[in-house]
Amino acid sequence: MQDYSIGDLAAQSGVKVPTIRYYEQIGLIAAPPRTEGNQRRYDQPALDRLKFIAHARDMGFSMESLKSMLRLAGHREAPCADVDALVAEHLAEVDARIAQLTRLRTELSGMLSDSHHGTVADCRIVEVLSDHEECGCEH
Amino acid sequence: MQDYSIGDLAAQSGVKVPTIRYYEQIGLIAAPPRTEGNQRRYDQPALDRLKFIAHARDMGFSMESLKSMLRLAGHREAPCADVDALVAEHLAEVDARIAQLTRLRTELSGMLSDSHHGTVADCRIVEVLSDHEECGCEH
DNA sequence: CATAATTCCTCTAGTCACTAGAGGTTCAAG
DNA sequence: CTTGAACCTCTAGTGACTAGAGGAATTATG
Repeated sequence: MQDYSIGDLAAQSGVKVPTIRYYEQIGLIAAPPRTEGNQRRYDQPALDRLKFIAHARDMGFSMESLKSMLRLAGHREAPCADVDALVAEHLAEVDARIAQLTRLRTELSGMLSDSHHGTVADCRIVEVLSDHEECGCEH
Repeated sequence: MQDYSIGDLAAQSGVKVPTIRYYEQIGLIAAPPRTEGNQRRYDQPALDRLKFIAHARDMGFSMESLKSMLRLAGHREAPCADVDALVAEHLAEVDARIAQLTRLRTELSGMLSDSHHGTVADCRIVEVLSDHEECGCEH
């Protein structure tokens, strides 16, 4: 059961050193034991927990959700439905965002195919962006 | 050509009053004319511009991209190729975002379908998120 | 027209999730 | 045992807002 310095932990988890200290400060991870010289020493579970955090963060979970999940993960007898709910909630968010972006994609690619005629003044995107704005800048 | 107070603008655009002032401060929107009593009065193009900003922000565009698009919209005689390039760039961004979210969606829905209605202890979601972590905490 | 309610003004400071830097201490390689 | 990398705490800065104080202007009502 070797232990890790904060730098080792950062290297293993992909979470930067100051961010690890920040997570400790806000109570997302526990304060680890220190050496005689006051340096942090982490064990394997601490690393796993940090990896969990990093992964969930990458997946776009909010800090709020993260905290909920960590709290739940710490209570092995808690009903799985609670975690399900969190994931389902996030899934719904993701679905909504995908739908939104797909609509935008259609709009953008339509603009691209329409905009091959001369200057910006003729482009549909400019119409969309500035509508009937009479350009105030001089050129 | 009626004009709007900042409150009207907020109501019409869905962007909050302090946020509008903030946008002006960082140069995202132009400082509008003022009344005798120093209150901002906006016109229709200003409202359109703000609506666009709100829309693009909702779509997840960065402020950077927003600024590019708005800058472009102000140069009506710029060659259309510039528009193409910018729109294509944003299209690529959108595509990447959709791809990323789709991968995430797969992962999330996989978690949901795999998890059974037991307790957190045997919930696959927690396993997936903690990357095969064997929970080391005590309870 | 007067007054009251509402909206507006500027300014400072707070939020979140970090990131950067100063100034100093400890650890590990040679 | 020395040196240099990594560590420590602390403060302050970032982006994109949001909240509040204290006061002036505008609008609605009597």
